[in-house]
Amino acid sequence: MAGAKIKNMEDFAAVSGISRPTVSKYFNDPDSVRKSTRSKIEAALERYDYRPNIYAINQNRSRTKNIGLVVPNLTDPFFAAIARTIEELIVGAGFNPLLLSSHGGPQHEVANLDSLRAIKPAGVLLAPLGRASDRDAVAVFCDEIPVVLFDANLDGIGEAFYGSDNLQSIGLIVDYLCRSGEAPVFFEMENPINPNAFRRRHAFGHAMERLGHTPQYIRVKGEGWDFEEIGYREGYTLISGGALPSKTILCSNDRLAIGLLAAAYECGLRVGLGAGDDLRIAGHDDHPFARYTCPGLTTISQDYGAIGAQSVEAILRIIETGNRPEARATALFEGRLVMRNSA
Amino acid sequence: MAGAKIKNMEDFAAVSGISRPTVSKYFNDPDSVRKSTRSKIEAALERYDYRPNIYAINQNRSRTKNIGLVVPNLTDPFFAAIARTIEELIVGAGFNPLLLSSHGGPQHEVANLDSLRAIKPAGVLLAPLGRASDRDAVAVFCDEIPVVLFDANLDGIGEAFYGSDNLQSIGLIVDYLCRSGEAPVFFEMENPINPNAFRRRHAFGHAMERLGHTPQYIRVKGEGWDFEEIGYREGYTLISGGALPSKTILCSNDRLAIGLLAAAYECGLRVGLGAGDDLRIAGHDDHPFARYTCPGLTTISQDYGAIGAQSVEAILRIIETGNRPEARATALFEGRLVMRNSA
DNA sequence: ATCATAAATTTACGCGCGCAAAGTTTTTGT
DNA sequence: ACAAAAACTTTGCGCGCGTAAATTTATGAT
Repeated sequence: MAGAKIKNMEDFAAVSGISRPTVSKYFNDPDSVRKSTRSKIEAALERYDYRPNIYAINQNRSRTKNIGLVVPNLTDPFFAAIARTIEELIVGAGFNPLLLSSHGGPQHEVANLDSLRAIKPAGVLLAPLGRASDRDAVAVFCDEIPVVLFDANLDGIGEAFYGSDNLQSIGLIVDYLCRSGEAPVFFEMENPINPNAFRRRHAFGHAMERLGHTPQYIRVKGEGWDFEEIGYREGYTLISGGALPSKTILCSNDRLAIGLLAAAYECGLRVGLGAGDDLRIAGHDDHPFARYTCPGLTTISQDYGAIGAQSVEAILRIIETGNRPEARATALFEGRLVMRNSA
Repeated sequence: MAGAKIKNMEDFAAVSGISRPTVSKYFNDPDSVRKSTRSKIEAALERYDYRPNIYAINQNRSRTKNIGLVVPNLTDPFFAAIARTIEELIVGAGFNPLLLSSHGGPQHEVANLDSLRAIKPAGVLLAPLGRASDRDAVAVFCDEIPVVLFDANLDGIGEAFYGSDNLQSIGLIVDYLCRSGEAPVFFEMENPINPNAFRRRHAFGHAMERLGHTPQYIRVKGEGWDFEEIGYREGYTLISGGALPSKTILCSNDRLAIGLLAAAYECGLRVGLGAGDDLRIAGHDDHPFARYTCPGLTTISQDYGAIGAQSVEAILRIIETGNRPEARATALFEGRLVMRNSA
């Protein structure tokens, strides 16, 4: 603009008529300077486009303004949606989110933690892989940097955990299914990677027994995170082999259900809650695509608005007070039944 | 470990018995030092866990090792998958990827560019929003930092563009649809945001005329990026109103098709290529969920392996040679027909 | 107008590393 | 064995900013 090139804060301080330390103070907190000087600085800011060098800032500041955000798998729209929600909360709080995906692999997860270490974040929000996680590596990391876990818990690790109340949510949908027809069997993976899967398994057993039924399980083989594929493949085998033990199936998560729905369709089974339908299928999570399956998937919607908000609030409190809580906080949020046409 | 705490490169140089500048050289390129000194450093690296401070590094280095990666919408699994592919290529090349999503909004897009500016990346891979993009803002950014566009083009902006050959791919699927049955109508949004949508529209017209048909279009209303919802809502209205002009529908993209499939299902129409089926629906992109629709969606698979590889290669070449190409490179990659049961 | 207080300024140091220049040692090729 | 080349060491500056201490100036209530 006005000829002079602003290369650093010193230059900028000169053209704004304020001393550099005060300008520095302004950038760290615009409200910490007198109104008259603030307007002087902001006037200069409009004439010259200067921005403090992030690297120089972070080199000298003990705590950066970065908050790491690690999700198990960004390819899963469910996590993409949570990440988006949380990212916005972080930005809104004046921090800088750093989104990383573990791509379903523990080696990626520790690599992410390593990347974060280099960035010296003020705090980290971590949705761990769960059982696949390198527990020790995560624990060491949490020792160095304040971490709040969400979605999946690792007992005793991190300052807090916020997730869904699987006991409540599975109870809710089991109640509904039993009330509206035949009791469900539980469709899940033999060796799930996610701790929520185990909680849901137990919650299912609990809910069924409460209603006087003996819980039945379909445990399918399959590795990794390709849940739709597993649900489809194993579902197809079961259906075409006439091996389905029930006409009502509750899937451990929506992605399995989506695969199972595809298998049912391909086998010519009509899924739905009508009299003429062959099969009822329900899921859990309210996956972004659950509205567009055929038929729409009856499922449980997790309150990840609350989970995200609570997680962000927790990490911000730790960052701002500067001391970690003595007691590890935990809260589980209730799910909501979303009724569509599949069950 | 061995008592002494390593706080910086100087300390580390001391315990490894090598001078600091040489250690610095090692960290910038391990192969640039003699094998004997490298093994000395690596021996020390195992005893003490030292890592150079990223902020100090980047403050002094003229070009950082960061590469920005901006996609229009991470909630879309299609872009999540591309991003993952590209991320890995960047890491493999020894650079540090920085993934940002524009969340479908131009204000987020410019905010992302602003964030990147602060990070002073060596280069940026940008999949712009397209018509919604703030063209001037992007152009200014490309002036400051080398940018390679992918997926969606902005004419004349950036050092290069790599994307799909919509003329070829739409031609391919139109050929297939005409060969195997009734000629398709083109289902699209009235005012698409993505430039690819326009190319596909024209490609459709071109392909149809080549085959001696007059192209017909269904142009539905709808704003934003909620394509499934738009496809569903408008599809439902059309089908239930008996207003479908053809039994064969080619959607401008898979997400519209997914919504349309749900609408068809709900209206009781059987989608498929069999004699008893009511409707054929095809899409474009080979969305990760296209395999699990009911029935599986016949579509075009974009070669985003090639697009990603080419884009990364281009930005790396610019970074490593240090000078931008005089001519703007462009390449379009061919799509592949993926036949499933919907058409 | 006076004075206590809050805010800005000056001065100065340090963060951890990149990088360049000049001198020294080691390796390489004949 | 020797010269040339390559690699290393020492020295020292600079990056852009945070931050602390001491001093000066502005504020606003009495």
